[in-house]
Amino acid sequence: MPELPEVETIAADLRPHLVGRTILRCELRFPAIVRHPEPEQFVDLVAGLRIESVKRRGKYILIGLDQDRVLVVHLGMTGQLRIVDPTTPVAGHTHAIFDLDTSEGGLPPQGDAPGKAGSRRTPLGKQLRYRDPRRFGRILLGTEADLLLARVMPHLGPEPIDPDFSADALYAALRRRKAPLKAVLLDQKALAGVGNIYADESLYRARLRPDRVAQRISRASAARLRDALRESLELAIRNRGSSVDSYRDAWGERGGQQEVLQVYGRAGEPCFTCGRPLASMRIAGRTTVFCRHCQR
DNA sequence: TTAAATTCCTGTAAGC
DNA sequence: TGCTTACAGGAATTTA
Repeated sequence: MPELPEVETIAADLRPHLVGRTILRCELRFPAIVRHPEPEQFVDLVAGLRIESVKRRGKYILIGLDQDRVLVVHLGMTGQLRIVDPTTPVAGHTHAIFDLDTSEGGLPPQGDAPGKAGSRRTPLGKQLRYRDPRRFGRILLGTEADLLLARVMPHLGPEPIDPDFSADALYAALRRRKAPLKAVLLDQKALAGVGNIYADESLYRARLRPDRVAQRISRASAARLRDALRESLELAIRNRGSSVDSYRDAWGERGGQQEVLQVYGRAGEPCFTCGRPLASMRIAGRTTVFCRHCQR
């Protein structure tokens, strides 16, 4: 499932192939995947806009367009964004297809001139396709302010890999909450980008029990957790993310981080530190794996 | 106000 | 072998 490292990988892969191109048209095969504005309006508005940037914020991919608009994509559980040749057969569960102009060509592959129906110029540009079997993902379009105002995008917390994200900031965030430590890590308004995999991995690395009440964490523990979050996430980015489920990068390739995960998905298997079997419990509705001996 | 439970959705795997 | 059932979970929404 795409979390911060997976989304970062996809955004970095897409960036050089999207920036400078213009979205010629959009086909929605499953219109409900667009949550803002109405799907009909969405396809009208997005056509003709030029891509100026590709960024990540939390688990969101922000595709900056001209006229201050942002095309926002959240991959949910099983969302995939890929750049493909238009002749590639459309995979099942493909919900949106964006036709992009070819940056070399000059002339767009499909003109607006009437009376020229069916005349497809070559070379064709590429297509950006959104596929999402479980349909937990979403696509939005608007200015950032509009999207926050419309409450289709939350006010996200700080980025855990931001150099300015301090131990004190994390400590202050934890002090405000009586929920279990892990529940706070998963809360995107407290901290942006952490999901089930990296919450478990970071807590293991920081040697902290996931069910500890966040409020009762010491400043020293918070500092350890801040470092653990940063290390877990940056290692995963270097490994191009975890393909534990259906995650694939912009080229359809698997990441490598699943090979080195310490606890996620390893309930009952031996702890790499002490050798005792890893425990499992449910916190905030999520399966949580940890070591009773190494995490206190 | 905060926290927990519920809901959405389908592919996968376990169980009979 | 083939069917049914449970499970996976991000985040909006609802309930407590």
